[in-house]
Amino acid sequence: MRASGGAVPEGYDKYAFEPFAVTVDLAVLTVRAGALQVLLVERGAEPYAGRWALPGGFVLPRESAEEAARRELAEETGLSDLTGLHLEQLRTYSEPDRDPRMRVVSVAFAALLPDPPEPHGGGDAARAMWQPYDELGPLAFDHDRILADAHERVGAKLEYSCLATSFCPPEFTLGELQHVYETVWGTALDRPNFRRKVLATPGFVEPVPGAARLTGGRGKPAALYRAGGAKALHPPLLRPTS
Amino acid sequence: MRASGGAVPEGYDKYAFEPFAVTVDLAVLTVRAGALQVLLVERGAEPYAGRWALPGGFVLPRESAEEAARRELAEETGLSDLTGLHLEQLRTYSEPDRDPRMRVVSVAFAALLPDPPEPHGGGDAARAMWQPYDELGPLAFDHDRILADAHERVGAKLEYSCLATSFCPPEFTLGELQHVYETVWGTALDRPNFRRKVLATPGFVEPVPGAARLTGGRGKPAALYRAGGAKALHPPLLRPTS
DNA sequence: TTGACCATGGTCAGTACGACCATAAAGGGA
DNA sequence: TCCCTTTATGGTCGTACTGACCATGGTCAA
Repeated sequence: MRASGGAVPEGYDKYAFEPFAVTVDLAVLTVRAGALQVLLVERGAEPYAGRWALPGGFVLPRESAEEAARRELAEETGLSDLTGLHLEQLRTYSEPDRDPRMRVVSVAFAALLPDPPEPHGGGDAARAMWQPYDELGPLAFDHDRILADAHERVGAKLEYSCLATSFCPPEFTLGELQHVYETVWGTALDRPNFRRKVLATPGFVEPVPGAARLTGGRGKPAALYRAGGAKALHPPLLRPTS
Repeated sequence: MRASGGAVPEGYDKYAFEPFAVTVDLAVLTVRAGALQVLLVERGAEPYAGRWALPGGFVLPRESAEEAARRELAEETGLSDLTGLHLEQLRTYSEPDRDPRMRVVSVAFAALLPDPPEPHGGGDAARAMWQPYDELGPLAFDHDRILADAHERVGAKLEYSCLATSFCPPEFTLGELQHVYETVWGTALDRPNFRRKVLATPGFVEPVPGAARLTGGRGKPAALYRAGGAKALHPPLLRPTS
């Protein structure tokens, strides 16, 4: 039988309208307090009551998975302006027993937020909060795997795309940008070499005219940059091979 | 509400069991007769009757999307030995109106076959056949976009993975391997340079002991190689930037 | 025998990258 | 006030990699 068309052949009718629930799961990442952090919600009901889980929810009949993800993220974080936010579809998890109650097919997304607010914790979630990626206990369902896939995908995309600027506020220093790479990859980078690579890539970043950051920071004030127009990095900025 | 858990909140019950059909769509690619070819089926019923479409079908209640894709591919091609076949999950297409009859959420996969057989064309498909990627008319549903995404993904993965060997028979020459790259990317590559890169990458290919291809081919017989143990290419084999 | 054709080996200059060193500009503490 | 630490920025230098070539070797067909 064909995926999205054709008459339903003999023997398939009883399956075609099997109640598959379709949901979205969100791996919302940010770089805060020098660490990679994840937005998690505490489950209030069985199964996995009291465990932490990725935020998410059902896809409504008249919206796409992307729209559902954006709606759930807005409800969870309380952010109203999610335009321009990077939402990356990871993959779809469809193992029959991933939810013990019923058949749930979940489309997973990764979202990157700069300088995020404290989450509301509303809805049916007992609590919602940011937690450091490296200090997580086991999550509910298969969310450990989803989160690991999100981390791997984001780490890989940093190499050949301008994604890192999505972790930064609209104006940022090269030190902050480097910090994003170091935090996601878990490695230290040479500052002058990083600088040379970034500035040599056309369209990655562009300087803010006549501005320099002064307050607060120790050391020499750094120049401010904005995200450039480029989407891909040529050549890529590869992770250390070690 | 949570994606895969928690009680269904007020107002959501009527949506949770909305009959979302979940299907798989397959972009099956091969390199044949010097061109990139795609496995397509002709639709026999409305909508899009008579148009070509990607093979695929419903996910059954007790199987994952990956298992459904493998099953559909076996049914379509008649191949019994699909172990070791590379099946790459592309993404999920969930726009509400992508199928005019009902709400269908489709998980798309890309599959790579070396030297494939003629397809059966059985099932409910009127016909099934290989067609050159560059000479396709508009496909049914959103399959044009799925196929374009598959092409882009495969092209990108050739750069930093050993995926190209999946297009080749178990033993192949470096000329055949280069032909895969040239066909998928649509560019010509310098033969000595390609050779140098591939042989310098540990684990990409390994020579078949004491064998050389003689028959049939014009010119000097080429050495035979097998796929090596590596999965990723370090450093990557980048497309020409032009 | 000759030439077309393909596989294979090698050269060479430009470039990119990693590992450094050096300088500039700010704040903090003695 | 004078260091000293901290961070940003600029530069060097040798190695490795890449792209553009040229050259040779082996096989088949005309």
